[in-house]
Amino acid sequence: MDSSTLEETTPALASVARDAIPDIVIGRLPVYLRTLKLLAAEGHEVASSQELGERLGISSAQIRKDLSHFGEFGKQGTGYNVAYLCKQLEKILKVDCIWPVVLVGAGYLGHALAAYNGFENRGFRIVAAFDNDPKKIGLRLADSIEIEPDSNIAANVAKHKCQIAIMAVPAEVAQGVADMLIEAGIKGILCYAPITLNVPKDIRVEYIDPVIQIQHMTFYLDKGCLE
Amino acid sequence: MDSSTLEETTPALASVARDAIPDIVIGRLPVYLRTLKLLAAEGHEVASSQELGERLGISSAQIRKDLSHFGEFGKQGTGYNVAYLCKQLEKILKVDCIWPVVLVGAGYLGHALAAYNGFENRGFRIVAAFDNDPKKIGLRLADSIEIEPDSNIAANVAKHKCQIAIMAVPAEVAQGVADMLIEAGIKGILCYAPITLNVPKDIRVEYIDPVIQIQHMTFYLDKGCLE
DNA sequence: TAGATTGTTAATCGATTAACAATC
DNA sequence: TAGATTGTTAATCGATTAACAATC
Repeated sequence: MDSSTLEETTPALASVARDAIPDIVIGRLPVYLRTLKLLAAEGHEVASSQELGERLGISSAQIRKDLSHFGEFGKQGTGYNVAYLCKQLEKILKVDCIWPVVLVGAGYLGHALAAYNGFENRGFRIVAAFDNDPKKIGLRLADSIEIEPDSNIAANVAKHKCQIAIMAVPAEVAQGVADMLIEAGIKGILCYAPITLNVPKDIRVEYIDPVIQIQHMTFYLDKGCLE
Repeated sequence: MDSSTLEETTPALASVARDAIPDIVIGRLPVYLRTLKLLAAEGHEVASSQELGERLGISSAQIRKDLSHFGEFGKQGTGYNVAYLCKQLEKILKVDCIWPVVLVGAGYLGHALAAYNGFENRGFRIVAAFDNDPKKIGLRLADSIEIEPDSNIAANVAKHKCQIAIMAVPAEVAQGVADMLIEAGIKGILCYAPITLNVPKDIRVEYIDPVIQIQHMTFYLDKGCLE
């Protein structure tokens, strides 16, 4: 096959392999969704990209551009129907349903997560909790979820068909726990341990380390310390 | 003054107004620091940009470029002295000391934060805690920090010369609390409430909302829901 | 209709990467 | 010295923004 033949066939192929949507765009969608739900709760029926942008501190052009990757959701002269756009974003993010999530680590943080009532109405439910401390086994988190031993992880992940795990464990054991979770079939991990996990590239990991974020701020502050 | 005169004087002025360092670079420094400390704890005395990059899943070129904004910290053929680079990054981020931090919200999450022992060795100490629930006033978080009423915020922030606050309060009251904190002199806020705060532009805000991060993952997962 | 706002294009802006001379 | 790795340059890549025709 010579190059001129290739050039003739390539456009058709290209139109099949749609442009990948930038990950940074995906990362903003949940923020849009959260804000739109708030607007809906406040009684707004429509919102323009400008209004939304002002709430979020980003440009209206960026919002329109981001949304344009997925379709045409607005109406010229009017803006976006808030309820409709919410629905669409939930579909895009696949949170128009409830995902089962397992929690590993039943310390103070695990407790706080189990007691948090903000998961369910945004697409998630903690269905099982694990800890490696024998003294905690059998106790319940937030009066509901029973704490099971780490050795039960694989069976539970399979039983609930869980793809998502939250890790609220100390840094020292985090890599080992991640390995177990991945072995058990988990595809996405929200990691509260202050380390970078080593995982296969098909596993998605998000990190929460409050110190990282505070240290990002101190760079800009005037130095003011205790000792 | 004609334009040729201007062109002659401008270069000198430009050399004074140093290029601002991109915020995205600043955001990576705490991650470098965290990893270097871990490497130090593991006994490594030197690390190359390549080793560091592999740990973090980023390119060695990016690490070298990021660091080059602040000086020359490495040695050709060897890499970076881990302890030395830690010290330098701590200085750059101004965490070579302990910042006093106030905590607002003494629920499960506030409790977890107060009990967390990972702040102190990374530059922060919670020195006061507040809640608006009269029943909690006077109780202690993690057997140490006494819970005070929100009305004490201003006096405490002033007393401890606090510039940083952590907000672990419900979304409904978050904006009001933020306003109080800023009024009291707080310059940086770590916000756990699931809303975007409206603040003056000289105030730095970082957000932690686990749902936002899990929703970022579900986009890439195969849909698998409970109901 | 007149005013407002979308979706999209092209230009601008900024960040990442590859490559390599310098040098430990 | 030979090998390794830095700091930096220039090229590439990608993201944001300004602007506007289309149209509600």
